[in-house]
Amino acid sequence: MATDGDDGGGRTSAARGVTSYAVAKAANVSQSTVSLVLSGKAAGRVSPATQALVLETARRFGYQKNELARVLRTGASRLLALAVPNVQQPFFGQILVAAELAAREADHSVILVDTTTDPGWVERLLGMFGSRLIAGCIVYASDDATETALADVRDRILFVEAENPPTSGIDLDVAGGVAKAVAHLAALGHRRIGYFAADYPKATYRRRLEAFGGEIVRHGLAHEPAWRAAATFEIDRATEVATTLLSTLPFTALFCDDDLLAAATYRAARRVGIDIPGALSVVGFNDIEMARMLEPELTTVAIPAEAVGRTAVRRLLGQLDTKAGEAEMPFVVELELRVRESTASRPSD
Amino acid sequence: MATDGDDGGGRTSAARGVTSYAVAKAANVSQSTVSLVLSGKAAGRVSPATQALVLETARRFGYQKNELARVLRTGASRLLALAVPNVQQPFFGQILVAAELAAREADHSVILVDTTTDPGWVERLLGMFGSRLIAGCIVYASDDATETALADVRDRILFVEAENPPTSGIDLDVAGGVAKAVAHLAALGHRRIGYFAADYPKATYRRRLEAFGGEIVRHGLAHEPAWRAAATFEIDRATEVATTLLSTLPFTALFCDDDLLAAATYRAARRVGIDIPGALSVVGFNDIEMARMLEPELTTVAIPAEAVGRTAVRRLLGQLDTKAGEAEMPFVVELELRVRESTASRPSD
DNA sequence: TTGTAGGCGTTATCAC
DNA sequence: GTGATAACGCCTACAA
Repeated sequence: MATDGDDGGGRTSAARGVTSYAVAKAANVSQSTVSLVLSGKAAGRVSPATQALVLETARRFGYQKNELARVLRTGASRLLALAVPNVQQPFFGQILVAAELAAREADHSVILVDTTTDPGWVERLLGMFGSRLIAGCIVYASDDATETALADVRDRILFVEAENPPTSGIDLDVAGGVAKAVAHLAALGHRRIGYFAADYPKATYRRRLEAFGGEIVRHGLAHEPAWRAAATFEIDRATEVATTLLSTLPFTALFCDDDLLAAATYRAARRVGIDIPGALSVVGFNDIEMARMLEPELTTVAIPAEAVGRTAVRRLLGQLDTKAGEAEMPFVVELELRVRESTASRPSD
Repeated sequence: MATDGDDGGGRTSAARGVTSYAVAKAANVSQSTVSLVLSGKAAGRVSPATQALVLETARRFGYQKNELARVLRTGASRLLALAVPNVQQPFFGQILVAAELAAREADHSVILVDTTTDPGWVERLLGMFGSRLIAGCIVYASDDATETALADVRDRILFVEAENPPTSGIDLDVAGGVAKAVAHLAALGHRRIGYFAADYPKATYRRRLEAFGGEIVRHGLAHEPAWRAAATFEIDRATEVATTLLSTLPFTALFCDDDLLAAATYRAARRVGIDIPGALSVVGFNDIEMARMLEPELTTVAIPAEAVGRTAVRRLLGQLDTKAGEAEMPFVVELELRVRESTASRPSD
């Protein structure tokens, strides 16, 4: 239908201050009747005729419930916060999108909180809870300190990849993912494997390294601290670090904590003249879109970001309208190894 | 600590329902005094001693203003919506982060609206405005239809890259960016240039193509419709399209509407055995992080996403507390050409 | 079946 | 200087 040519009779200017009271007056009923009807609680309480009248009048006026007033009265906000380390990382972008979509399906909206760039984010979150502005929050990759700081509101928070294996919430089977990657390399004949770590103090990275160590032993492979380096995701710096790491090349395969690090490894390999996967196999983590744009396409451990984001919202919503106390089992997401072109048989020495 | 048994002395459980009234009672003053003090409007109205007392008591109680009530009363929300086509695209991720940061600095929060995946986003937005839930909104890359649909609230919206050159808001000097790219290619000796278009009906892409056509003429270069193809950003499909486009290679340089398309071009070039930049120079658009991870690093037109996001929020905020009517001049953001390794001199034919 | 009244927690306007 | 008191717009007993 046309835009809306709100000239003639009943105005239709949706925007400003059409209150339920105004609708009531126009329909010649009481405000509470309007409320009843528009909240769908008029079943058998308001006559069909009146209901129709109210509905029609509301429509004509372009009536919009004032969400603020509703929440103030009921305490049931339809806003969710999503606290993630860094939305700029493509991976979290995916999470965000999926979360937003799931939230929307449940008629909620998402407020973004960036935990990396905002030192006071915990305060802000607490404030939002205190105001009843938000109903709940998803916190991604929290550490111990924030978890205790958020203790008061923990039943309205869903933790994903928390520092401690969460009692509820969502956790990733990081160990399983790493195991698949190492098994893949072992099957290709690699015996000496290096490790390019993400230089962030997050539990998930610690777990990856631990799992890696375990798998190395399990498969009877070799790994030494000297075959290890760490860098943040800043591309130039990461490339430098990788260059150093690759300069002597005592290993034939490299496990990277993140696809971005793998990308830096590619750059370094080009500089140093190392062929991937001819002389060096590379495995990444996350499977961001870029993984397939690298040459050769990157073999990587995929976190199903979309599923994580969606599940997180659904479970949070469930947890919110459950009577607190009955902690749900944590949901463990399986990781998948996507084998592409960056891994090949061990070069004959 | 226990759940919260707010009985005896002053508890500190921040989370739940510490009202200004409770603080007032504890401090032995009236609720309005508390409000005055905590709103910073106590200058010369409340004695310093009382002020200190109130402040201290509030702190002890972990008092948090109820944002909902405040907004309901004042009508001044501190929530902003950000409506962008696709947060999953790295470019918009950058915008989002910058916007969130700028908003936070002004003590606001950002709600995300994805205009691509949510067909009803305009309704939702209107609803948020009607509820007074949000104070304003940034709309990225809107089209005519949505602009008229949002007419009622347009003074609370800041448009970025709108369909029509906006009367206020933010616009990009797309033509300037394209001009730089074409000039660069011309200077390298290229005379025949192809075009890989983004297959989305957005004004910005139309403008890029138009500007491209203009520059081709201006420099006396050659371009033909047959040297043009369009694709969405889905990588496999884009690669196919690029492969076809490159199969005959009647041109020596290719302008891409987006870095992602350039990446697809790289993949296609590899398949077909075309060397970049030896046989083909490639120019991208956006300068997302990936641009530097491609080999060779991509020459591309950079949109200063961070500046755009930040400026958008600042101007929106300015516009919001300005008396409507005095339309500000649109802010034009200059684009920059980042010359890297994907462009080289025209191959001798 | 419908209407009245009270309150959610603030801010703002007045009296005192 | 400080404190009642009235909105803001809605929901919900309870009364009619």
